Amino acid sequence: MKLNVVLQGDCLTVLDEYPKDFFDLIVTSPPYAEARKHTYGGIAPDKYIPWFLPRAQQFQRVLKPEGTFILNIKENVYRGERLTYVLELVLALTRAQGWLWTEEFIWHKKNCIPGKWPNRFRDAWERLLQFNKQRKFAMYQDEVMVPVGDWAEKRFATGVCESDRQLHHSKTQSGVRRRVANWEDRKLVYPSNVLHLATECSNRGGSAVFPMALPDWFIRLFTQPGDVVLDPFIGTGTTAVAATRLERHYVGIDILESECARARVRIAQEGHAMPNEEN
Amino acid sequence: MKLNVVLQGDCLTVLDEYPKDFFDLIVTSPPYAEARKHTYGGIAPDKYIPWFLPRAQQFQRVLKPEGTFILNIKENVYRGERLTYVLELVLALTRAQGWLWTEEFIWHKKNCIPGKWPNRFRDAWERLLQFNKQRKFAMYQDEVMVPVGDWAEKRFATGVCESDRQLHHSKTQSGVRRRVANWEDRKLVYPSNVLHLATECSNRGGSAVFPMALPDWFIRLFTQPGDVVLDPFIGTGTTAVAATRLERHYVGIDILESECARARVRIAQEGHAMPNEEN
DNA sequence: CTGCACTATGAATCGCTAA
DNA sequence: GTTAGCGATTCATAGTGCA
Repeated sequence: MKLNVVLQGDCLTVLDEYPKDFFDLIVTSPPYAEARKHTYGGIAPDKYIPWFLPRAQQFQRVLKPEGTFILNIKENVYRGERLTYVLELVLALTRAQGWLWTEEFIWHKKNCIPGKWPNRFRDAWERLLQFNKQRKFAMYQDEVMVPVGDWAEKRFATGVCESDRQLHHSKTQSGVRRRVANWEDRKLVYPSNVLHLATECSNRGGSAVFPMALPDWFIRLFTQPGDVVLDPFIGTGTTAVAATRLERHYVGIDILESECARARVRIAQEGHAMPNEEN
Repeated sequence: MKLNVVLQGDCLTVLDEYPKDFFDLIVTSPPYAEARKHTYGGIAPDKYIPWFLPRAQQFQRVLKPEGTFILNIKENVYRGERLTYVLELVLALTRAQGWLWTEEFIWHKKNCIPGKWPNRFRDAWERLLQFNKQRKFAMYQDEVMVPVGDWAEKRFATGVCESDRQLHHSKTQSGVRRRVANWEDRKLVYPSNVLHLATECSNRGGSAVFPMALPDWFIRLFTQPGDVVLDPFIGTGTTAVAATRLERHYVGIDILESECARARVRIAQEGHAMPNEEN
């Protein structure tokens, strides 16, 4: 039961070494169905759920009750149709294993793969599915706050106007109310569930298409320094590097020794290159 | 069997008046489960699919073979969990009725409703599900090309709603242009499957749930002038107005006479207000 | 006609309390 | 037990009017 290691093997069995309720966060981008046949051998769409479920069961065992499981996935197109295995997976995880499907974040890929097809535009987004074991889970929202939009600067340049000082009610009975003056001294606001990130185009041949900012964001949001992050499909080690930079512990697993080796090299370089520093 | 009308009634039966293979595009935003109880009754999540499927069957009958069906929907949260009925609906439409699930566009709501909760951020996106009857369908990609954005800001900060220029038609779409070609000498590119639009916030009367730019975009993408667009849940008439401006025919249906009346008024005003105009 | 100030609006969600 | 109602929380945008 080691920390800060990249272990070669199938996470299904490798995780047996770890006790239950051990990890604070699981964030991963598993091989997609039919995709990357050359590295992982490819899992047929109709085999995907039976393949994934036993592993998800392990994840549930080793995840702390207040921990979070983030799954990055996007169904691909086959014969002009989006495959439905991701939708089925969400239903299976909730129904067969009792996971709570808490949220679906959207990762908007700002520089997505160029290309043109007669009946389809470029695919510029992926799903980031959040699952939890219970309704109450650890979340540190203040760690991911962003600067308030530039509307506020203009708005309050001349002080707060009359209307902004009053409490406005929405006409529909949704109960939305707001007092704009509340933002007068606010520098930071909370983000939404849409993430705007560019993809990193650095690594070729590897299976990680995860930009560093993605695990970074979720690690900051769902863990504290000293917590333990698991990536059961570590690929080139992006999650491990992000965790290290943020002073969290990590455990990475990959079935391919070649990927594990690359990840270890990258993590080691990281340690030499810059002892602390994020960004 | 009339064109350019708003019909009061349940689309399930009203559509009997129309022949099969009649409409070129169906674009609609049905009442979501448990939402808008004060206007529509509100449909329980577990009743949603049996409610929707027979109507979808009608849509399939009246849609042309090369036509497209666009469904705007988003599941809400109940007891800390996202409801799964939308996922189940997609599966039901493909499995039980043979619809092809061709694409899922994301509507990124740049000005989503504010709010703060201990375990959740603001919901800033909705689904735009595309279904077709066959693999080959009509699509006019050149009609929705956009000038290439200045991707100057490559900010790594996540969650920032920097206004991506992409598909950002300001105004009330009063100046909808069909010929984009004469748009300065900037390079035009095809958009992606992520649409960045603000909800409309006019300060007179209730505002439309659907921003005009949404039906506008899909009507341009999937139809030609003279084609026929159906919105079986027309609401305040946004789809009809968009179709009229683009010189397409429309048929709108709504179960509430009050909504039909509002839609007819709005469409009539449109006809008087601006005969053509390119802005 | 352009720019600036100001106003209006929203398919929300959670926790608590009352019935 | 379970549900229904209400208060509390919170941004970013488009339209209008006026200088």
